[in-house]
Amino acid sequence: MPVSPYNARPRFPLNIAVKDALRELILEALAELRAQAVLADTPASAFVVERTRSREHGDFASNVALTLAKAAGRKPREVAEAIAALLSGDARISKVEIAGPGFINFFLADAASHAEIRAIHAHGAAYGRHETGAGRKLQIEFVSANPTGPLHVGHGRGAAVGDSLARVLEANGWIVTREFYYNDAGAQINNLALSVQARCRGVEPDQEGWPADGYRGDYISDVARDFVSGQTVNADGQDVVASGDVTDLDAIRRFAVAWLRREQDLDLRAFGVAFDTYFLESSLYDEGKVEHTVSALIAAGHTYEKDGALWLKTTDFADDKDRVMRKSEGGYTYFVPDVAYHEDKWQRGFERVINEQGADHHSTITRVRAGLLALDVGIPNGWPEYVLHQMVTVMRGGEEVKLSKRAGSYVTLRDLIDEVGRDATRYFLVARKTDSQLVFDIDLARAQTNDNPVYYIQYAHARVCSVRRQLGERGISSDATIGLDALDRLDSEHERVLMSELSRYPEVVEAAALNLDPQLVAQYLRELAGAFHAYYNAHQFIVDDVPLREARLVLAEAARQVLANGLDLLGVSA
RNA sequence: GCGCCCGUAGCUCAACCGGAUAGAGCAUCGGCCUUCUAAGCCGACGGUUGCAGGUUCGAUUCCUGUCGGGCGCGCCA
Repeated sequence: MPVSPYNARPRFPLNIAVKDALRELILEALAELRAQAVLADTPASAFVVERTRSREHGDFASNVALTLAKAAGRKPREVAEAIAALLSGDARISKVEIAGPGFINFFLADAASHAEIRAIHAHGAAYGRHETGAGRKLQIEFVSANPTGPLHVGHGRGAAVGDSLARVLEANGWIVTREFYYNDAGAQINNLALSVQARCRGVEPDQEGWPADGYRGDYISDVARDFVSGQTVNADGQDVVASGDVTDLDAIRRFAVAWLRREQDLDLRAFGVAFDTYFLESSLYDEGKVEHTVSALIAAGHTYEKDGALWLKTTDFADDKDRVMRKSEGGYTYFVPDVAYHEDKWQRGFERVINEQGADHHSTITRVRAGLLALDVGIPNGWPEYVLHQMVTVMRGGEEVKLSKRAGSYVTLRDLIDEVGRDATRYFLVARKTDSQLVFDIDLARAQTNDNPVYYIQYAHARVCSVRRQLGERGISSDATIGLDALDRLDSEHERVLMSELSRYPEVVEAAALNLDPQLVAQYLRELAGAFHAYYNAHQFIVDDVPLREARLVLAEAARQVLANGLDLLGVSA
């Protein structure tokens, strides 16, 4: 039941080996019980098999008995007993218990954990990757900042979330295209050109001749200086040479856009984010796609003329009022090229399109989807999907930071990268649910201490590397095959907990894609690092007992591998 | 006024899309370095999940109302 339009996301089936196996076992038991008339006439129930919260409840639990008890007219625990009695025989299960109101708890055999450790060893960087999307095309559009100024922290959140999401979806088998959309055709670009022109003439904000809504940041002066001195800038592979002619507003506009695109691109590169395609709004006009979309909407019969304007009847598609497409003065409103843009995405063959945007764009969702439905070309409702992130506020020394010298009225992404580093910035911006407002605490992100979860995770990785270095320094050779054959020596509680955490990773990767929520990965890594630190503190790795030593090294290496794999999904270095 | 998001420990956040005793980190207090990185570990303290109803075996989760914070409601882009 969708709560809001953009939450109505398609669901894709889970493909998790152990969970599936347990589910199958339960379904077989249910069939058997129905055959015996124990559960006569009970409907197929929507039960789940899920990870337990607490170790004492085993590894997985199912609520199947609770969901069936009423229809069966029996107590939940009785139903659970009947099902559990039929669940023996799978080598991966060591124990089945009935607990609480009627949960069936599964305790996995050690062999199941050992198989997972071997899988990590065998697959390395590929461990945890799935084929869920299996080669289907998906596009994610994110950042899409106007080329009128440096990227701000909100763009940074979009960049961190969008890129991590792209990585997570790739890990689930989707062929992902990262796209950046430039609004380079509107009034704000003209405003940019006027601002640069004013600076070229030595006019400063609030002085005579400064444009009404001019951009006031210091960077405008930089652009003006480079334009006047005839510099060349390269944006997206194309050189733009400044003419230096201050009267040529068109030349100033082209130069300023290229200049800012280059600056934004450098910021994104410093952030570890790269795009596959850059799409210019102006190209929609140049190539006649806007006109095409307008005629298509008219032909589909969802438009009408009123007050000298052309309207789209978006109320036919769940909007609360109709929207103007062509203003009475003749120009198109913003959402028309937006619809044309998304029709273009559809024609490019993306089965899924995800738009990662600031929550202030919320109102466009209904309009864009309405426009696409009105085209009547087979675009399904709910396409494209949206991930919206809420605002970011930046704190330093307990006070909100609102200004940067360079941009004037906002804190830039570059400010954060320079001050706290790429890793901490990416982690902090992605480690929270996107629909909550985010407080970015610069002091915390700067801290290279245990306060800082980034370093906590990276430190766990570093400790494994340190153990390996110690081995070398002590002249001890290591043979993983010995360890892989001796995994049954890992019988401490710390080791069982760590192995259990490690085996969760593929589920986390899948859940993050399913929910379009990379924050799940960040949270998981903190928990995994915690399990590793606890283990590290309680046990020696380099012991004289060779099989035990090798087994522990294999486990430590598995932890290192999964930490590295997970951090990679966040774009954070290990 | 209408729409969307959020409200959980003193602070910053989780809770696997209805499950078991609501969990972490920081802060506070108390322990652990002659040993692979103490950037760490172990323990204690800390909760009427904003409030009031409802749905049901079970609600932080779903529904209704209400209070508080944020965003958006143009023939702007």
